[in-house]
Amino acid sequence: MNIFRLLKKNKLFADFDDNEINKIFDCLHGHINKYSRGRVVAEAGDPVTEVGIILEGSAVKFIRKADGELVNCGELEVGGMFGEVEGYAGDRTYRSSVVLAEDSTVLYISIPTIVKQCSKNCPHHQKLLENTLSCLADRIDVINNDAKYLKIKSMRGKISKLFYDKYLAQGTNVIHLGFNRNEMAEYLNVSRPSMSREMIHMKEDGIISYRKDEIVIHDVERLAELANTAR
Amino acid sequence: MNIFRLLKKNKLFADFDDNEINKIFDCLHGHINKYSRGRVVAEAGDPVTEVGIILEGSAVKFIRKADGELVNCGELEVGGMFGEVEGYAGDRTYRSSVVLAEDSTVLYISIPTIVKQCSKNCPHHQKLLENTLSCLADRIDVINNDAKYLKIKSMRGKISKLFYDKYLAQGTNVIHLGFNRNEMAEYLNVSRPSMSREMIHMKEDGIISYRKDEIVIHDVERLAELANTAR
DNA sequence: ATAGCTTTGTTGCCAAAGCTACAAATCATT
DNA sequence: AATGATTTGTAGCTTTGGCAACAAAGCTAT
Repeated sequence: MNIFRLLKKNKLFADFDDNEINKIFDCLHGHINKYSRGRVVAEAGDPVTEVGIILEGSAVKFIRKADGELVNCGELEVGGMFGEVEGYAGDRTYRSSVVLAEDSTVLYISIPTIVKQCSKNCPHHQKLLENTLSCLADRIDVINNDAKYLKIKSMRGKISKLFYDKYLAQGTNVIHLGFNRNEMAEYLNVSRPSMSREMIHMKEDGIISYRKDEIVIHDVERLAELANTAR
Repeated sequence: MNIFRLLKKNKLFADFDDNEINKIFDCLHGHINKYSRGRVVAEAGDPVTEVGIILEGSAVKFIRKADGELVNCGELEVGGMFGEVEGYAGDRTYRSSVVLAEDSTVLYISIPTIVKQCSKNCPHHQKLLENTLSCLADRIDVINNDAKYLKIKSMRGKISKLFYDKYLAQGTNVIHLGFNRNEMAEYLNVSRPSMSREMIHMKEDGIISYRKDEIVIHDVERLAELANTAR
C-alpha cells in the first residue's frame, strides 16, 4: 500500500509531495485501521473528533429519516473523507452514518491536531489548514450551484442550465453528461418521463440533439438565454 | 464607535472578549473605511484578498445574470461579512457584488493574515482560525438544510417540514415564523396563493391553525409524519 | 443469433400548483 | 375614526409535470 499515492487523492493532501506528506505525517499522529465490508465507521449522532480518509475500498453515507427509512446520501471512493464538515459545524456530531461498501482501509487524523499548529511550526501544517479551508469553501460553491437547479421551476430551464453548465465546463458543442437519464432526472429532482418529453421538445425546436450520454448543442445562444433567464 | 461591541456581532469574533480582540487586533492589520450609501465595496469577478465586516450600516449582495438582470441574493447587517467564502474557494474571486444600502463603516482583514500564524503565535489567532472553520462548516449545514426544502416536491411536504423544523427549534406548539407569507413562499420556492391554499387544507384537516406569523400546531404526530415522509 | 436485462422513448390521463385578479383583513399614521 | 398601504385570503382558469404503463432500442453473455 503506497500511502503517499493514496493520500494524494484526498483534497486535503492533493498538492503535497511525498516529502511533505512524510514530514507532516509525524505531527498529525494519524492512525490506520483495516475493516471488513459492512462495518459502520461513523454513526449519525456520535461526536466527531477525527477526519476519516478512505485509503482503500469504498463507503456509502446514509441518513436515517424519522420514519426509520435509510436514505443513501453519498458515496466515498478512495481519497474520500467523512467528518470533515461535521467536525467543525454545530454540535460536532455526525449527520450521517458511514458504512463500508467493501473491505477497506481508513486513515484517521484528529481534528485538533489539524487545527492547532504543532510545536515544530512546520509550513506543511499551514498548507493543510489552507486546504481544509478551501475544501469547505469549495463545497459551499458546489452546493450553492446544485441549489440553483432546484430553484428553477421549469423543466426546460433546469435542462438548459445543466447542459449550458456542461458546455461551459467542457468547452465544446458536443458534451458528455456522465449521467444516464435516470441519474440526470434524479439530479434535477424531476421525473424521467417528463424530462424526456421536454428534451424532445428542445430537439424539435432545434436547440439540441442527443444520443444517450452525448448531447450536441445546435443553438448555444438560445441555450444560454434559456439557462440564464430560467425561473 | 465601540469596535469591540460591533465586532462581537460577527461570527468570527463572537466569542472573543474585549481583551482578546485588543490583542489580536495588532496582528491582523485590519483597516477601517467609511463609505457612503450606494458604494460598491465588492465587484463580482474581482479577486478576493480580504474579508470585509460591516461595523456600521448595511449592504445588499447582487448577482448579475447573463441577461444583465441584477438579482438580490442576500443582505448584510452589522456584523455581516463578505468574501469569507469566496476568499478560500475556487479562483478566489467574488461571486456577487456587494453594494452598501446606507452610509457604512467596513473593517477589512487580509485573508493571508487570518490564515498564517503571526510571529507572536498568539492563542487568539488560533481561535479565529477555528471560528473561520466553524463559520464555513455551519454554512454548509444551513445550505444543505435549505436544499432539503427545495427537493421536496409536494406543497404540503414543504410546509410541513418548515413548520416541523420550527417546532423542533422553538420547542413549543405555538411557533413564530419570522416570515410573512410572501417571504415564506419565496423561501420554499413556491407561489404564495398555492401555498395559502394548502395551508387552508391543513387547517381544515385539523393539523394546524394560524394567524399571521403565529402558527399553532394541533397534531404534532401528523406534522412530523408529513415532514419526514415528504418526497 | 437469441434471450434476458437495462436504458431510453412515448403516450395519455390527471392532480398539483402556477398565475391573475380581486376581496377582505390588518396595520400604521394622521 | 378615517385613510391609505400592506398583508392575507379566495376563486377560476390554465399549464406543467408526475405517474403508470408500455414500446423500442441497446447491451451482454451464452
